Amino acid sequence: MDKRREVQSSVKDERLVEMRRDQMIKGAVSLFKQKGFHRTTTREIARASGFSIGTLYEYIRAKEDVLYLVCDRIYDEVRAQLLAMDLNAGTISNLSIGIAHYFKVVDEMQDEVLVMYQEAKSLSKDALPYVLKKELEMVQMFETLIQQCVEKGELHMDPEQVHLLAQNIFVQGQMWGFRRWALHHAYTIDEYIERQTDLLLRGVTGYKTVK
Amino acid sequence: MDKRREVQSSVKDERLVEMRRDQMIKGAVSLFKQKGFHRTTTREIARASGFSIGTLYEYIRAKEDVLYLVCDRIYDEVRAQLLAMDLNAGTISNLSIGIAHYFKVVDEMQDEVLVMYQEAKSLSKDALPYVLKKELEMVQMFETLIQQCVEKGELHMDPEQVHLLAQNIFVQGQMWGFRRWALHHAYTIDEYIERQTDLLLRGVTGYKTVK
Amino acid sequence: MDKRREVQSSVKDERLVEMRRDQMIKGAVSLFKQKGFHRTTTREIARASGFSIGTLYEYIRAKEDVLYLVCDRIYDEVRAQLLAMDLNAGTISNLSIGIAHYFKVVDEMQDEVLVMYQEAKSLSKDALPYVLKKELEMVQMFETLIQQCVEKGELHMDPEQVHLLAQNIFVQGQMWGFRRWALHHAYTIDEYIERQTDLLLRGVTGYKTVK
Amino acid sequence: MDKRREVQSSVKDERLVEMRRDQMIKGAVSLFKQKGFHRTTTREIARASGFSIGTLYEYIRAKEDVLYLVCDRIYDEVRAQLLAMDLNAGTISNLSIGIAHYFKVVDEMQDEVLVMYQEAKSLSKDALPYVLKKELEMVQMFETLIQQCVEKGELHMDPEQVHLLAQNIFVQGQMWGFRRWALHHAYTIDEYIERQTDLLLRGVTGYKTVK
DNA sequence: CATGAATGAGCTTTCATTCAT
DNA sequence: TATGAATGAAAGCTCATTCAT
Repeated sequence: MDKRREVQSSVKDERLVEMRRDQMIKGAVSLFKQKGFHRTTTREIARASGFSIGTLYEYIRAKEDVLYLVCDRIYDEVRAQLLAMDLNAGTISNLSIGIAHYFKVVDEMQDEVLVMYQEAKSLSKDALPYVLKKELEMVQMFETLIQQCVEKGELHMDPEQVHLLAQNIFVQGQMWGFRRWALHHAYTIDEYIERQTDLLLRGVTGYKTVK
Repeated sequence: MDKRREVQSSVKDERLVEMRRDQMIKGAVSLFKQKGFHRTTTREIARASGFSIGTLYEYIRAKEDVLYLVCDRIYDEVRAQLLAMDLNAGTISNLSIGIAHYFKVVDEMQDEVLVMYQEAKSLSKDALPYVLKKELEMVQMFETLIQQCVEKGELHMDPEQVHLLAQNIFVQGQMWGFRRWALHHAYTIDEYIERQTDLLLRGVTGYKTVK
Repeated sequence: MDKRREVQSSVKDERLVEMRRDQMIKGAVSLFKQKGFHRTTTREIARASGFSIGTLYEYIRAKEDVLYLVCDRIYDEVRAQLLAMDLNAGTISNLSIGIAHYFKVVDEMQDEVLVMYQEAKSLSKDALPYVLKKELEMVQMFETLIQQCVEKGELHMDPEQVHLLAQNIFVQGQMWGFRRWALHHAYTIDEYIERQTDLLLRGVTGYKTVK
Repeated sequence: MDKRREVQSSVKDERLVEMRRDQMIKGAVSLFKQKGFHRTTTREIARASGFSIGTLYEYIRAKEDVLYLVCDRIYDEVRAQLLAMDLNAGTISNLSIGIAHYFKVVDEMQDEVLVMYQEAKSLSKDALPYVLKKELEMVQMFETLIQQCVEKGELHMDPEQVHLLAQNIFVQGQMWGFRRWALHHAYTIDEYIERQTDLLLRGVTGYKTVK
């Protein structure tokens, strides 16, 4: 189920590996955010992680592994936050709570989401599918949420529209991160949530545009 | 109006500069598409452009200039295509024609749009604003289109929603390029246009969901 | 007599040192055979020896010590095998038995001989003489064997020729190892022995060319 | 016929390539002689060649190419010197002149021969055959020389012995290089030639051991 | 004694950029 | 204007060696 691409480490102690990778991901995110993956050197990653270049390479095999670990971790965290919602009622109200929650998560993890969003494409053909699979899972959460509304008769949509709507929601969340320059000066995150929900659910019976 | 960041060239003959840069952009786009900006070398760009590395540097000052020229050009082309629409009527019908047209353009220039979309962030702090400004102009075209519908009473939205809707349309167009892996196997471009327009204009009086 | 260059070890228990070094030499020979001294890492040597890198360094001071131990050991083994012959009669027949025996030994220890032959030059200026001294001793065995034939009147040679002949025999033994690619497809070891003995002893009174 | 493994160069000018490679080979030989291939760095090779590390890599693709070029060149030079002899008469006298000539060549190119002899094994599986093929050609020159004596009735040997004798001669030439430590203090090159020829041709009718 | 995580000097290689021709 | 040989800073990565546990 949780088929994860293993990143080889020559260190045996699992706890240590976990700890070092935490440091590494933390350091790397802050660097990738500033200068992108390609302009960040392995030495910088090592320094930002608090250990030497030699030690860095005890925990990864190649620079790209850092990127994979970063992307993998970010998805896991975002997903964990979403799963914590546990919304099943299948009401419009629950759907909009779900959207709001997701947008909040994206807002809180802005840097991470931005990094992942912009750098994931630099992953090798080998690692990319693992990350895309996780993304798909998240989109599917929204799909389920919407589908339940359809089943309860609160929304009228065919499956294709449900699928596309889920993707739109997902992308609009990321958008808050990758189009900061165009959005953040115009809206607070709460305003953004309100407006987008408004546009997404316009014309839905029983949904009231917030005045 | 057309405040363009000049890329310095040591060659004086304007015609020649134009011609060489055309070659350069053409070559670079196809390379960036394959391997991204950072993994493409200046030698490769020169070769793909049909001249030597020395000549390449007669027309640019640094590698980044190529990226800027590429982004700049792509925006210009997309914008030119949009301007060619010349829609002013301010009806819902015209708006959806505008959206369809933009999506078609994005579909036709998929590679270019993807390149620009993914690599623009590698532009220096210096060049980025010029590109973002062009993007803004394009968003504003949609804003105008929507605003006209509002003014004619065909749509009911406050200015903030208009602004956001315009951005959503713009991003959904790019989405067709940057989420190919998730969209192209599910929809043709025409289906995508139909579905997205559907979702964007749901609940708009007088708009009929396509059966 | 057996002036051996001591390789420092921080472990005091002599038995243990002996045992560990046996493991180490065995592991190292098989690695050096495959990839040569320089391309073999200390970690690989440790792993092939059945202990950790830390432990390896309890029994040596530097990587080069491993090479020295390997070379030293191989010479000792070859020499032990030669000494086991115990030929003193001073007849041509005995000489050719000696040659045949040496060639057989070289054949059986092909890998080891090849390793030592190819890698000994990587020994430091410090260690080399000890290995060369052992080599000299082996050459001298042949010298003695030949000299005895001369003394018994079975061979007519001046001392210089005796010395050179001994070296030729020695090198022709190694040749079976280091020129496998040119020899092994043309001769079996027995044929090689026969032919070489033939060439070495041509024209010696009382020596009959086989066949 | 002269199937040579091409070493890729990004420099087009053939004359320049030739010249730079001459410098490179010269510099590399002197370094390899002192410290061996593995202990010599590419920067050292560049410096010894009189150009920068960047320039070095304009003329090779990888460090190993330098080794290949060195080996290839040395064989070519030795072979050229041997071919210059042009001995066809098929007399014992000519054979021994040939041997003497070869030994002299080896003596003059001692460093080069030693380098090639000790480092050739570090060539990749890819390049090795090309070098071995050249070696084989040189052995065959001696084979031909001997064979002609056999055909003229000056020597009595079967083909297998001819083949082996040729190899022995070849190896004994190299031996003068790789066993300096054991030979040079005992003989001058002329003495070495005399003694070895003596041993090689003992018992050959009409051949007089030099007193 | 044994372990293996940590270190960092140093390696090979790349590539944007320059400049003499 | 056009060329491409030359440059060297800087990158990713390795590995012999140490030392706290």
